[in-house]
Amino acid sequence: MAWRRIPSPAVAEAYDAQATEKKWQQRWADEGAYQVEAEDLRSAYYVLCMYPYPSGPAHQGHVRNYTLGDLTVRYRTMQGNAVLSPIGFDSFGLPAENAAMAAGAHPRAFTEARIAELTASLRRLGAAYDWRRVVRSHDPEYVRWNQVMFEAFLAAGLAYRASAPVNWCPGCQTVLANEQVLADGTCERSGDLVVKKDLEQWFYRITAYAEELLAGLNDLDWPERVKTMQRNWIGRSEGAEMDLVVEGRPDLRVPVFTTRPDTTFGMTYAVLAPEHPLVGVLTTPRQRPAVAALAEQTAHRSEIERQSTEGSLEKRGAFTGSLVVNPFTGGPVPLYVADYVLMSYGTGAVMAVPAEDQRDWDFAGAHHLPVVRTVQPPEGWEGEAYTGEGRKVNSDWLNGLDVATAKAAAIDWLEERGIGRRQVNYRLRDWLISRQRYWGCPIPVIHCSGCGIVPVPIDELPVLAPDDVELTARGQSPLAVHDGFRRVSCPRCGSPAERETDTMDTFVDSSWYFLRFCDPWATDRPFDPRLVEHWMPVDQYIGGITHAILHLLYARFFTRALADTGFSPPDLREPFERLFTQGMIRLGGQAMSKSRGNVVAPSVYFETVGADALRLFHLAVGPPADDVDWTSQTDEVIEGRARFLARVWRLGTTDGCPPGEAGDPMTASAPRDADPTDADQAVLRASHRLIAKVTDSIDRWSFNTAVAALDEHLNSLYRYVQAGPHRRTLDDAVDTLLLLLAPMAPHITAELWERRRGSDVHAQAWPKADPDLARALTTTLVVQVNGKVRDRVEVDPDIDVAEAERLALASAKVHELLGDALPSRIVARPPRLVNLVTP
RNA sequence: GCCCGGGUGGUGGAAUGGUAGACACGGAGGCCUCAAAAGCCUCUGCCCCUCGGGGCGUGCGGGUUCGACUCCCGCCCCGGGCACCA
Repeated sequence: MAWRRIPSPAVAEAYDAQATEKKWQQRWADEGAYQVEAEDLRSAYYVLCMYPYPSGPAHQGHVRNYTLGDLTVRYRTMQGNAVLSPIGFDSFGLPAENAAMAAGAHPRAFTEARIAELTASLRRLGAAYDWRRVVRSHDPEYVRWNQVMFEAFLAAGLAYRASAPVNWCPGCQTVLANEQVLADGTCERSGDLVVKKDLEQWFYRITAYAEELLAGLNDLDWPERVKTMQRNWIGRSEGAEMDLVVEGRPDLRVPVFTTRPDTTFGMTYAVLAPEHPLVGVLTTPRQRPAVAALAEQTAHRSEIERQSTEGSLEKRGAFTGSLVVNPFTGGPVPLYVADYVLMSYGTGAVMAVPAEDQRDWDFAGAHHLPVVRTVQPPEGWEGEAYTGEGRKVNSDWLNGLDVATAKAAAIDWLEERGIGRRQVNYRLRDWLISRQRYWGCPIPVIHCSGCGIVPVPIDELPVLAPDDVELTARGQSPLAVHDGFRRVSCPRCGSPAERETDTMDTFVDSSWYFLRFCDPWATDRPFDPRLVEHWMPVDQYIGGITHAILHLLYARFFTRALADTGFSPPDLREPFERLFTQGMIRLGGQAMSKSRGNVVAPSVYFETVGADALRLFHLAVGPPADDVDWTSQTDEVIEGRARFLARVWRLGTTDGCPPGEAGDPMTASAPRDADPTDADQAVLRASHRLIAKVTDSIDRWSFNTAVAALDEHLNSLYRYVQAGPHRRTLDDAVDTLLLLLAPMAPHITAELWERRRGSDVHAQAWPKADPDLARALTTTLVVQVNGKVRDRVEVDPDIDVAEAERLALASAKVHELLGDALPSRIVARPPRLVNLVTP
């Protein structure tokens, strides 16, 4: 084949990613692309990426997240949906407060500058959003609706104030988040030993929805591991609660919770949490020093220390001097105090059955307490506590039963006598939302000595934190020492009162932003329930696995609470229909993060290869759920994506001629207009197979294989171009390639489509594969002998079993191997394989 | 300790019980060029070979199957989550 020179003006110009991307980003901004209304007649589809915390320009994790989201938005739009694609900023939070302190700026100014940076990066990535809908959690309107919801929850009993143990740093005179307490139990800032202290705090009653939050998981199209994490977090356990009578004090009862009421005959002692209210009453004078020492030691221990299994159990428990009665045997058993029993779970007291609980076994050993087995361990059992199945023994009227039957019988027995009842317990605790911080949404209540807790009247909302505060590293929240903010008169009685100075956990802000996106313009309520009804639930939610528990659980709770308080439609229970959790970007074995300082900024690539190439890299590098290691090879891989785009550009502008001056040697043959040949028909068929493959890959979130299919197709089109292509066939094939590539590389495809067709590629319908054309003309029949591949034959894809067998037996290779012997069995799976089995 | 993931060439990965290694990066050779860059073409799992081909090969050991990266059982290693929850 002789290369032909293609005359000017087909001389190629090199692809200019900078200019092209800038042009289209400007146009999308000017046109308000991807703005959508509820009135849109197309079917509604809601795509949402977890709104970012604005910490500065986008990092690679953002790029990955928003590339996945943008692909979904553009793909769904081409599929014919009216796609809601909003963006916002999780703009309250401690990091801004700390950074503002260090920089001497106000958190608002600091945060808004970071939002501007992040916004610029998102636009530079070419991500499509309805920018009119931007929500920022520090906006006064957002604060206002947060506070309105708080008051509604308060009225509905879903918000309450209670005393709760918190991490208190005596040096800083403030409450610390768990994350701020170091592993050795000291404050990360002052180095002082952090203590547990009871303080009045605000809670949201998430436990009211424990059962529904658990049951609702079953119907969600979420990653199984995320659902498992939520199930474990909710931690439902079924069992019984029963009252233990104190020996010699028939007026006192110690309620205990157990998941194994069947083992009660084996209860040889009982244990109270050191904070248990009955400890004082039940400790005898002689035992008081030991019990007091234990309580003191527990209070000063960090959570981590206390939960460690290190350290001798003798020193972690003490006898109270009192005895309680085992209700099943009627016999007295000693009552202990131990730090491994937590006041916050169950009743803060347990019955101990060392034979069927390893922790009780260990404690019993350390304190020389008896062990009575109530389940017969299997033959040859050499372990200690036995928690498995078996027949009941040493259990009087339960003897011989299996564990499940005995459980039910034991509970019935307790209920008949009125000393116990069936009980379900949850590990889930109510959500402590109070933060002694400045940069957050103020909790809108006033404390009046006469009236108690009085909500700020709705028409006075929002309560906004004053700007004239001094943010210092030490001491209380600046709000608590700001008299202008704190001192108010009671809205009810008018007497001097104090304003609440705690702010809300920022997870409150992120628990309903997706609802506000449906109607960000509402001024008389947080959102119009009809608009929420139209768009919700989110059809596809995309974000990091780091939010698998807290954010997703809180948002699920909030959605239900808002439905039940009349803000949103009553049947809207689940906010996120489908969830995708993307993998992390790692550098040097660690998650890339600004705080660690191991980031490779996207801006470098925006300025060189462009956003399309970087987006393609993130899609092609591997399954989107997997982590990505950023290595010394990564830049070369990204350049490979830019090379791919340059080839697309050349194919789309000059039928594949290389860039350069007129007169350069061409590698392509000039297209023909004559009737299509078989080779042309093959290209048409390949295009339809490509459509089917890419569509299927995208639907399965297998973007890396979708990109691979496009690579493969482009390579084959280059071979086709050199062999002398057919004008119309080539143009159609290139158009198909551009359509399929458009959601992944939106700029270059928009530019090429405009030049070739004069219209907007993103407004085109997603191509459909013609099943007849997508079917291959021939397929490779593999001939195996005893499972080993010995020959390959090109066959019609529709051949039957008999024909497949005939072709296999006709193979010269098979004759060579088998000689005259006949196979004892032939397994034919036309058109893919025939396996000849010899004895 | 418990619960999830995962282990495939030099590298990232592909293969929904049916040709293991698609595609890409890297590497080798060639074309073009005064030269280079760019571009284009060919090869690239390991071992053996008479260059026809043959053997081995998806962490390890078993099993099911005509056939296993894929399913089952038991281990090893790596990553993550939870961790005294009664």
